[in-house]
Amino acid sequence: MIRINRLTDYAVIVLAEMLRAESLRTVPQLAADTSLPAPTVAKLLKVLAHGRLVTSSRGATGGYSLGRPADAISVADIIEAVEGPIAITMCVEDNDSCCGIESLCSLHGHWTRINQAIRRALTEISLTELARLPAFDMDCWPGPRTKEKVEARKAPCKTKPAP
Amino acid sequence: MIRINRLTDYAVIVLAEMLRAESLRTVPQLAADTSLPAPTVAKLLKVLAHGRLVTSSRGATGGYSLGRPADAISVADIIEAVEGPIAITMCVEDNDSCCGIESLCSLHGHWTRINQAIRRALTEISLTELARLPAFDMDCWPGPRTKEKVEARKAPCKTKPAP
DNA sequence: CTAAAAGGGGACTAATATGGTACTGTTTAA
DNA sequence: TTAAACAGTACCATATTAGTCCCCTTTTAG
Repeated sequence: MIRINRLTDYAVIVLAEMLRAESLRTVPQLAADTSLPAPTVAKLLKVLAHGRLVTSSRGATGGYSLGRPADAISVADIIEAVEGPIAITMCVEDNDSCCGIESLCSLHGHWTRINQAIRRALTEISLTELARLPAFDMDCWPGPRTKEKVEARKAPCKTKPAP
Repeated sequence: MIRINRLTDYAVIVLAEMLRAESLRTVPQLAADTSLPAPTVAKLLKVLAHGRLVTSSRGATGGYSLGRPADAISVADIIEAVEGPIAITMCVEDNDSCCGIESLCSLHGHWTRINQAIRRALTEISLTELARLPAFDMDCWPGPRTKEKVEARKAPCKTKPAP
């Protein structure tokens, strides 16, 4: 599967929550409203602030708010902020230090076309559209993956016979 | 980044090679012609055969050949054969055993739209188009990642100061 | 009929990447 | 000046990946 990081998903959740009540929100607030662990939300917002998707106010009454109108935030923006440039990186990954000549590597050429197609698709979907969907169903959303939960879930569900 | 498995990239390489000289090819042949490790090529072809992208002939004069015209093989087909269904799996991953009710989970809803957009983009690119590009530049292509190579590459390139 | 060549199908293991956490500043309002 | 909130970095456990190896079945050549 093509997979997007869990963190990127979290980013969408947090941003959607920020859109729902547009005001200055603190990390503890957002963590509570999204049921995500506060440290993770904090880490995420730092990255999003770097990418200018949210703006931060420091100090005792500080917090975060959306950096621009939700219409101007695309899924591509979110993904790029959290995970870096959208690319199905293959041999390219090692090249930044070694061979680095992208234009010569036809292998890379294969995928740039595909990348462009994907990127276009992602650019056309805005945060507004995502947030338009109903609120998360917390009964379904399993929440963050912590040690205890993973352990707890192993027993009742996965009925693998022990080898 | 959105990332595709390295194996999927290998699959494209192998399939392109098979297209270039359409005939019955053995695993050792293909491995040699693509500079990929033979066990990996073998593993890959088994999976591709499962997905009906290649057909296999057994026995002493056996080998593999393309299962259908290259025009009828899309990037989406290749990815699905190697990595399973195209999906940006999020909370859904755990659900097959536990909560499993996709239609209720709006989180899932967020991404199905995106999945569809990506899938469409991938379906429109065929193996023929990929293979039309020039042959791989072997000087650039770093080859498979083996212990020795990884070790060897550490020294001259990454100039991290040892901590 | 036998042996060798080739695919089929797992299982195992090392390396990597990810996600989660903690700790230590720095800024700013009360 | 103190507390609350963001900033930055570094760390560890775990999950996933890719690569390899093993034994089995099928099929053809001799």
